[in-house]
Amino acid sequence: MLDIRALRQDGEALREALKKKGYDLDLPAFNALDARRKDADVRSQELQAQRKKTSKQVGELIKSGLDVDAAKARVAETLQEIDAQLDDEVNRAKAIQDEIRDFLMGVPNAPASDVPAGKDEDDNVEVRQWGTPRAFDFEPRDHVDVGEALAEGALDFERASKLSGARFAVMSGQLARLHRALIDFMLDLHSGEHGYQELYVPYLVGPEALRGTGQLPKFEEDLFKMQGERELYLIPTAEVPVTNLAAEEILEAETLPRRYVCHTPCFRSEAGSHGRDTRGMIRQHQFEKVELVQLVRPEDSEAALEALTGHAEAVLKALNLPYRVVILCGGDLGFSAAKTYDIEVWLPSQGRYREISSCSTFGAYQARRMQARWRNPDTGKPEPLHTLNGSGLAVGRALVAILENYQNEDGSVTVPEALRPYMRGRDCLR
RNA sequence: GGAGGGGUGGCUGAGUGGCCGAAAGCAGCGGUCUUGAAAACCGCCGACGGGCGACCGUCCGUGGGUUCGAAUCCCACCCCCUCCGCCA
Repeated sequence: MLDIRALRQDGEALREALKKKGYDLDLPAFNALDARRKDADVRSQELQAQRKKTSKQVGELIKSGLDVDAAKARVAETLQEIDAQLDDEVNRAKAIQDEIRDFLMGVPNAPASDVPAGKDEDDNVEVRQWGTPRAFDFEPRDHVDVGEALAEGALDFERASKLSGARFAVMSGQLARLHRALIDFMLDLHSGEHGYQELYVPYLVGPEALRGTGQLPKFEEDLFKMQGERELYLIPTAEVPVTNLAAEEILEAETLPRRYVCHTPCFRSEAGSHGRDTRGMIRQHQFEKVELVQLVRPEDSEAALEALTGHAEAVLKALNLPYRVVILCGGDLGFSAAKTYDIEVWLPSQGRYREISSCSTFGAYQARRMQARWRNPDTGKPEPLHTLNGSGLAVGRALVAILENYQNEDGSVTVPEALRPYMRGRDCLR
């Protein structure tokens, strides 16, 4: 949620900033709404104050010796006059406040000033590259061919679709093991080397949490919703439960920054991406991800984004997978994000880099939505903190990258050295 | 699923109809003392919204109700805890 005060004082600047995101902020509508709210607030508050004062008089009259009925009679007329308007005014004020809240919840975060202009992913700007794509002396196969050719039918989409339809995978044997090794390796790296605390969290969350991080109310169609009396959704990312840990809390300054690492499955309906990446496990309804989340003081969030992105990159470096980092242009930025770096890993079968991590700062936007605050020692007041997160990394796509980049001409796949301790020393899948 | 107990400020916890936005303690902030710190003592200290301000309003799990007046009484719902049953 944008800061309503900023919207009042400098709405034009925010409108300008949001243009970069391709969003047209209806400032006149907001201003009109806000003016109506102020009017309704003032009226209802006056009436409430009057009523309160009048009620108090009854108690005082009784105390001064009047009997109860006489005291009540004394104020009855005044109360009637007030009551004639009070309910209507209060309800009107509430309704307008709800309207403002709904309006604000639908407005995306403003991009940071250094976000490049642009319409879609073609306008993203490369920041750096790491590693050199391997030169193959044979024609590299894609991960589906590599995986399916391994012993034990290690990668199996057909039987997955028998169970659950398209966009699911079954893995078995050493490939399932490698998949799990990746998770363990990433968790160990971030908790051991980068100062993140490991978390285990629910995979089902209520709508409040999803509103907090920004998936709701606008993107319900991207989510899987449970059937049943309780309103629960499968999480699309660990960002949702982990960031919302701070919801409605006031954190003491010395407990910041908080760095959390959390492995969860992620569930996405992929509504609207029919036909995209239909082959293989690039785009699945269910995938594992190791997520990094940081809660920081506002003045630290810029540096934290650079650090967090570096932590995600460290995984690829350790696995010796070539990648590049791009900064998303305004048009490609997510709803809640102020600034995002995507990390893209090299996929030989596609001859290009594909997203494997997305590292974002949300500024105070999510914190305001979920009322996650910290106590600023300078002011003594609770203020919204800043939230960040990034994949470190998407496990399924990391597995894809390994299968493709580490494949050998004979169909085997070399196990990256960093993962061998997690594979009981095994150095090759066949 | 059955029985019982409970949700109050950053935290702990008192409060069963007006004097309660709410005791007390902890934490925090300011001060005295001290070379400095600790301890001790004194003072301040809930959140949110509105107003330049004096102030005003809302908030005691949520939503209704009773009442001139509700943290306090009634109803429904949500959540937590204990015991029993069932179960991974």
